[in-house]
Amino acid sequence: MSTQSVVTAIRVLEAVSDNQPAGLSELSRELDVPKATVLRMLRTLAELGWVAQSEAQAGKWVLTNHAFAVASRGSSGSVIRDAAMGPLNALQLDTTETVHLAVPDRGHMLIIERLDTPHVLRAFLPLGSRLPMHASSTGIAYLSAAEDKIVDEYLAAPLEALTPQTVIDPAQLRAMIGETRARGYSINEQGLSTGITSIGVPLLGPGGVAAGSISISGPSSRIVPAKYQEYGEAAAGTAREISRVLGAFSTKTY
Amino acid sequence: MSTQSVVTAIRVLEAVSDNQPAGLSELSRELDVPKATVLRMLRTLAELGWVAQSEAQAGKWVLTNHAFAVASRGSSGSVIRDAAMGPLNALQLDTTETVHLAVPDRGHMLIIERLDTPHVLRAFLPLGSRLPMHASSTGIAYLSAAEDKIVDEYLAAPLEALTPQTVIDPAQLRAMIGETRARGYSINEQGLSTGITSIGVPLLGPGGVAAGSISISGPSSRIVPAKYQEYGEAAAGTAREISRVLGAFSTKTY
DNA sequence: AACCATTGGTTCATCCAGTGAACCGACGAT
DNA sequence: ATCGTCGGTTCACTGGATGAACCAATGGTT
Repeated sequence: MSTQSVVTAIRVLEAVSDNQPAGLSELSRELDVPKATVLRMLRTLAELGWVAQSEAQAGKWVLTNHAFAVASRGSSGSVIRDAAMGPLNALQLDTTETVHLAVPDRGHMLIIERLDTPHVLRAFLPLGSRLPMHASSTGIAYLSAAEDKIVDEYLAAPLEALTPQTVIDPAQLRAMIGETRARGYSINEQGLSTGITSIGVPLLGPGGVAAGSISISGPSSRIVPAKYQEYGEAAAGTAREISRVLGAFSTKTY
Repeated sequence: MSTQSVVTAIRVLEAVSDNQPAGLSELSRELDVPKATVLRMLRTLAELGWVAQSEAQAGKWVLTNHAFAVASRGSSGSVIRDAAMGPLNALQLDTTETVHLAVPDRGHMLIIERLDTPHVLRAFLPLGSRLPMHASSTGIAYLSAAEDKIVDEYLAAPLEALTPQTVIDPAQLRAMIGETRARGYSINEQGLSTGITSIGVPLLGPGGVAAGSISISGPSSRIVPAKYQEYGEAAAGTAREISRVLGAFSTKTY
């Protein structure tokens, strides 16, 4: 609508992020924007310190960590994180397994924090990982608390399987979401990564709106069915605490 | 120089990031850009999903976590992280203290990864934290391996004290950097946060250029002087391993 | 209760910054 | 020797970006 050069610049930025190290022609083709324009954007973004020419491969462009630094202070990021870190820390100490804090972003769950297990056998996700909602316990947990519209839209899009165990059938996913709602926590057995099981619980923000989720993850050899209930309830208690701080149960409405 | 609307947009974005929830007039004043322009930028960025109106306070603008998602895939971020995680994991298990991975960003150290201690008494930094170089072991470690020009420039700017123990005297900091260079690791006793001591070691990238640093941190009650050498040498070994993977010692030059 | 200084947000004539087709030299594969 | 691709450059044209002046609304002072 307006400021189209800014739109182009951001599109270039996102394309670079997706194609890491990205070539000029490649970007031009993908975005359907003339090379000259793409290059101008890249140069401008480079001046600002958001992208740089790859040192390994000249002519290839990559994001800088300055981009990361600026964006780290994401709003819901820090608000939720501030509320979550204390309770999450306690949960990690209780369970001794890795716990994750995730927020939704365009059909994915974005991992914004992690507290890890002391066990030698560790399975964790890098900060900033984006997980498909249907393939993660955090995603199913989030969907279980989200508005129907969000669930419908998500399930309408084609779903990808990450492992042989990933559930991609919408009907089956709806059933899982229902179970999660009833039980209070979601269970993902190797749907994200083979050998990893995880338990998720949604977080609610002001007005009871789904704001994100937390999870307990570990090797399937350690997170066995006999522990599901214990971990699920522990996580649910932690989530309630965080949601309260976020104002989920506040009566004040303004 | 060119594409100034893009420059303005990014400046607006960074200003929002710094002022979290930021008002229109406030941004306009700070950036010295007319309100109309700032607003147009905000609207455009909002369309793209990078900023949004705060739900709590109408008219205030905040970053979304989409911004975070895009920027998380920072180049040096993942290259360094990939190289570092294995050795860092081993270091954490060896020492049982919290270890951090940090990269430089405009006078700060940016924490891009963390592995936690199993101890109940924990001291950790949120991922994405930005620490002043002079107040962190990672910062001093980085500076000890950086080019003189970088050190000179950093020390020329005014330095802020975060605790009563923070060293802000340039001469003293130079001495610390020298010691770090000689010894192989830096020590920060409560300069960042009261009660926290940490040991840092620089990481070298291709061509031996300082690329970041790692650190071991914990409560000053546990990280006592008697352990400095042990931890320092352990971290130095880990750093050497990571630097090798990054190509610091490669003879190939292209 | 009139006043003033803010706030977020809007309008629109002016003009310069952004656009993109066509171009270049370099490299690799055939 | 030829082709296709790469990253990068040029430049005339024009439509998108600019910013001073303008609202209406809020809240603190007197």
